[in-house]
Amino acid sequence: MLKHSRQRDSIKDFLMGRTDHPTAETVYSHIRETIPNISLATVYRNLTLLADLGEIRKLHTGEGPDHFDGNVAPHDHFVCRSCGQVLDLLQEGSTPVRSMDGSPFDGKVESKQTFFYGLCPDCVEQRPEAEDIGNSISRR
Amino acid sequence: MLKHSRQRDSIKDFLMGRTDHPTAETVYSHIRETIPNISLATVYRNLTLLADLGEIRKLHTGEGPDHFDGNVAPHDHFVCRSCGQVLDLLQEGSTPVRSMDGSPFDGKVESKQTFFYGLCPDCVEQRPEAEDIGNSISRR
DNA sequence: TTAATAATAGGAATTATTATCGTTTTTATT
DNA sequence: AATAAAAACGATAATAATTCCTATTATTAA
Repeated sequence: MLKHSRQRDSIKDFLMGRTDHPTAETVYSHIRETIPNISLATVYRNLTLLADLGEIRKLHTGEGPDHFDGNVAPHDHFVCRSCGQVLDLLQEGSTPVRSMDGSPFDGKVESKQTFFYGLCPDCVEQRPEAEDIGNSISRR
Repeated sequence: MLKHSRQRDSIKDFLMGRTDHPTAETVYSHIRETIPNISLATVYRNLTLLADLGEIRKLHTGEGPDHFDGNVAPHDHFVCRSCGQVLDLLQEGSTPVRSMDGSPFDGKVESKQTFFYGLCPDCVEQRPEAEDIGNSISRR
């Protein structure tokens, strides 16, 4: 049985109030302003729980730590390899899922995530001829 | 300047010879049969290097460790939450990348990854009424 | 065939996240 | 309101995946 908690409410509210896509660490440092003794483990615990409940989305960007999104409506994301920011994109038109031979995929599809990678509009402007890969944010 | 190495060739050859999507650990244990004293760090180093060169693809599935794909032609992937296997899918029709307001996205898009999650055909057959989420493979 | 430098092996270190566990909160039940 | 059951918590240890470090070896250029 799910019980109420101030910490979880606070985390949920925080995420709903922004359009960027904070990491657990970012959520933690902000919530601490209101609940100074909250634990990082509690932040992770509740972010994962909220994601399992479908109230938020966990984004595995592959670039550093996971990010979290309070907007659960279907949309795609862009990850900037220079500044690391995660931007929302319109979801591209969804076609039926098909195996490599063209036949309909007959597993059970429960969710989908699409990430685009490159340079965000701000960073592309700052270095239009950028050729070098990965020099500002940690790659892994 | 890039120098030749037996280890890197062996890793590349291994990946090109299969259609599944091994993890670094899997690559490591197989290469060890030929080069017994190869280091896991060498495997990671070369997998990352080959991915940066565009010769292979690194897949951030978000479920456990990254996987690697010797097939660099555009296609999507399916990740089974029960058995963990990564399957190839036809890439869904690509439309121009657009921001949330519908305008063309004006960053520089360099790559894209789409993952579908759920139960693969084999696992869906074994438990057709599967309701429970994440009980066999480690979630993170 | 020697000098340079890239790449390696092996292990330590780091990063991100989850598990553990004793304590505190919340909620249902007297 | 008091009590009891069980969720949730905070603090920290543990784990998983990956990267870093350093002395040595292999490759290429001169």
